[in-house]
Amino acid sequence: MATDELMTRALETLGDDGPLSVEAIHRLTDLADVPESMTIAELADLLDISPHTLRYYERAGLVEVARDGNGHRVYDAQAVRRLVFLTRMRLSGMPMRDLQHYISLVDAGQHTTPERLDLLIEHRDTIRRRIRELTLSLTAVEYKITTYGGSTGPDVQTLDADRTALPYEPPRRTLPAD
Amino acid sequence: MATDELMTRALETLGDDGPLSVEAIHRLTDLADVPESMTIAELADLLDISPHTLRYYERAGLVEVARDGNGHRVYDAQAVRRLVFLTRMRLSGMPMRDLQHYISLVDAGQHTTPERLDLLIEHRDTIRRRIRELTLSLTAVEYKITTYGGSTGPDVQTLDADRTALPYEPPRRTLPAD
DNA sequence: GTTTGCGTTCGAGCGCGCTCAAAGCCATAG
DNA sequence: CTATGGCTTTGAGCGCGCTCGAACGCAAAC
Repeated sequence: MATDELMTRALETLGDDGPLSVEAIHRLTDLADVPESMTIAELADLLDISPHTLRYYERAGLVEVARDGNGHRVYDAQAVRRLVFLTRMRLSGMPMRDLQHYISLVDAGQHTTPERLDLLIEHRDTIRRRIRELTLSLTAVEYKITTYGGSTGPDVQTLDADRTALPYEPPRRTLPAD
Repeated sequence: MATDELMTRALETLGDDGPLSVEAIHRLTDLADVPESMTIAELADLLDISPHTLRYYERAGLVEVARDGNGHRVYDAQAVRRLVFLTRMRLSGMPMRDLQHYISLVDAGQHTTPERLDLLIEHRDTIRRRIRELTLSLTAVEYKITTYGGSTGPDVQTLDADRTALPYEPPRRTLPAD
């Protein structure tokens, strides 16, 4: 049931741009049907990052990757799952050093789970803050876009009333020539 | 009426952390009661950035600032308003070069407003995309946090049902040791 | 009259996260 | 047989957005 809620929320959030959202939800939930092993190119493709970046992550100590007979990287399912997680976290803005810290905890063993949880919670809060910031910025930009129409065209009538709702505002100087 | 809606949305979004949101809404709307002129320290304080950064923006051509008898910067109301706008855009992730482009349009005169509008709309869409991304990441992190409780303590019972909802998942390998 | 503090300019430096160049190995295709 | 393509390693380079250091100017405080 909670998974349905999860899906519902994700779907609600995405709304528009159909195909991309489907793929995103897949990535969100399909930790299960990960291939046995992958080449660097395949994984880079899956994660939508460059092979360069994958090697960089490995150098940074975020994951250990085995080699085949030719010295080529072979990403097993566990490595893939970890990298899915890592890229997801990167995408949400977690800095490299935090990921390094987190991974060091993972590698330190089961007893570090409380601390890992703390890190996740902290990051969750960071994401929430960022979303709030962005939502506020979005509102500001949308407002600006709306009022901008007034200076270029005649397609503003609902907003004249609004402007009077702002304190001390002379009609057209609210958003000056910028 | 639309302004009320604006406010409502902003307030809804913020919800928690009271004082910060109040200040934020102020910044969102209080373009009006900007001081006649400000020193660099005052403005830095207002914008919550460093004087260094203000000088940097000036060097980057984003704003021209007059000097007083001592060669000290004097930010007039227009400069302040522009910098409020600029920092807001920076905060929402608009890159410097886009701002430089935008400002160049502003300085080019009234006839560039359509193009400016395009930039704003593009940026609005970027913000929306980013919010969607972050919301998705947030969902993933929240999900992970919830399931994590299961591996450290006994406080997971609602989620066992969920796990079966994921395809092919052996009970505890959904989110392996990370 | 010197010290303190805030400002100035110019150029360099930095932290982050990649991104790439060079030189080389191996396998398959033509 | 050689050419092409994909991988390897190492170390360097880069784009971004600041951030800082150095050397100096001016003004009010002690």
